[in-house]
Amino acid sequence: MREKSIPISTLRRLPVYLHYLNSLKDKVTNISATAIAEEFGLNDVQVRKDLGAVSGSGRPKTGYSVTELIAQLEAALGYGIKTNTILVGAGNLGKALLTYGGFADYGIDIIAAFDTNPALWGTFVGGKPILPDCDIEAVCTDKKIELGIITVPVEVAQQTCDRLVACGVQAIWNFAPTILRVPDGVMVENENLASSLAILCKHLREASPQHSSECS
Amino acid sequence: MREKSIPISTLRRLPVYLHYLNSLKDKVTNISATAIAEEFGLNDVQVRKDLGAVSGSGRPKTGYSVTELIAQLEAALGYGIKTNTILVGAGNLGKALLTYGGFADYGIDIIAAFDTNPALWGTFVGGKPILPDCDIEAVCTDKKIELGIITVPVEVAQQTCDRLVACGVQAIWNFAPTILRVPDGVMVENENLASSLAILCKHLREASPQHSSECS
DNA sequence: TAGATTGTTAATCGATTAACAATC
DNA sequence: TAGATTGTTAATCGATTAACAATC
Repeated sequence: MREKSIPISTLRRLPVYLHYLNSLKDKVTNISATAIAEEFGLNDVQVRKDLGAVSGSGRPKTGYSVTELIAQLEAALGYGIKTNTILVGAGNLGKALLTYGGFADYGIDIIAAFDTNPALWGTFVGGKPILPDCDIEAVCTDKKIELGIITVPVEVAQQTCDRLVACGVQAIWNFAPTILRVPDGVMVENENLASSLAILCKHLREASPQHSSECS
Repeated sequence: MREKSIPISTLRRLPVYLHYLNSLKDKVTNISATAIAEEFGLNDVQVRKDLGAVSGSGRPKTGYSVTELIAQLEAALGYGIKTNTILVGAGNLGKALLTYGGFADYGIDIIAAFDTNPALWGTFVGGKPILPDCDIEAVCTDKKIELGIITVPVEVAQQTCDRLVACGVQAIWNFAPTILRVPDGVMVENENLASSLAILCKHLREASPQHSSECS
């Protein structure tokens, strides 16, 4: 039996629901999809479909058990499963991600970071060692790295990606502002800050005529 | 006489094309949509439509003039127009963005950062002053801030957003892992790292080597 | 003319939303 | 029974892809 596969758009919302449910769990025992939709300004059918993809245990009139739903969301998202990870490119952004640390909550275990700058070799950022980039292959193979975080300059992003993929890395989190080519079976998630800014600035330029200044 | 509005999915790719064209401009004078598509592993019709949304000056057999296309992309993306910006929440991620600095290229001028922590008040990160968060309203109004970057903890993200919107901020770049409610006319771009990780980890768990037999 | 390339119109696909039936 | 809520089926919408005509 194949599991029903969860649409990507749904998957993006699940961590948001999960966080909200955790904040509720000491206060209420049940919650409706309608109430969750209200909280985030979403369509209620959308929330119901999202929850239906992981739960199926909602009950008419009462809604979902908060604790049960939390357990189901955590299972669906694979929380508690450790993912061996490396980061390549210890510039400002790379160092920030190493320092940030919030990823541990999601099972991300950053084994090491890599950089071409010898001045960084052997130093630690956020408790993670920075190693020479020529060691990437050895570490990936040895530690069975599954996820690679790319924070190198855009010019070398594709070749960095190729190296990781060649070592068996199946998922790439790309912060370089480019589109990476990868073989089938490898997933790339882009965090393209330039693209995000382009959209926001465009919005400001074209939708910006004066507005009603209503405040509460 | 409204300008043809550019689809968001297209807008996300334009900065990628622009960067590529800039890397080419000293080497070639013309380029085809097909060649760009090849470079990034995209469908050629998609690239042609994307370029058509900003250019319309492609010519059969020759393609597009690189310099002309660069100028048209920069105009469409509003490069060179300064966008007054503030950042709220000078934790690790906020500080990283302040230090990163790459945004200046896109016209983003971060006037100041804000935090609730008095120990940070009056300090500078990446050349930007960190001010008490109670000054947000004064600065937004005074400096006509258009874009707000939210890097506060998720628990206070919505109220931070509300404050910025109340001061006339029309575009929000949200790094908190939640969905923000905003009035019509305000755009939110989410950089939800938790969601990105969820997708990547899910891929690793279900696309693993052995595939179960298909269901009926 | 032949071939490469553009741009447009139509088909497909996935995500969102609306309508509605089922259930407690 | 009445009302709230679930879950499903159908309609809509936007983005991608395919087919094709136009052009240099």
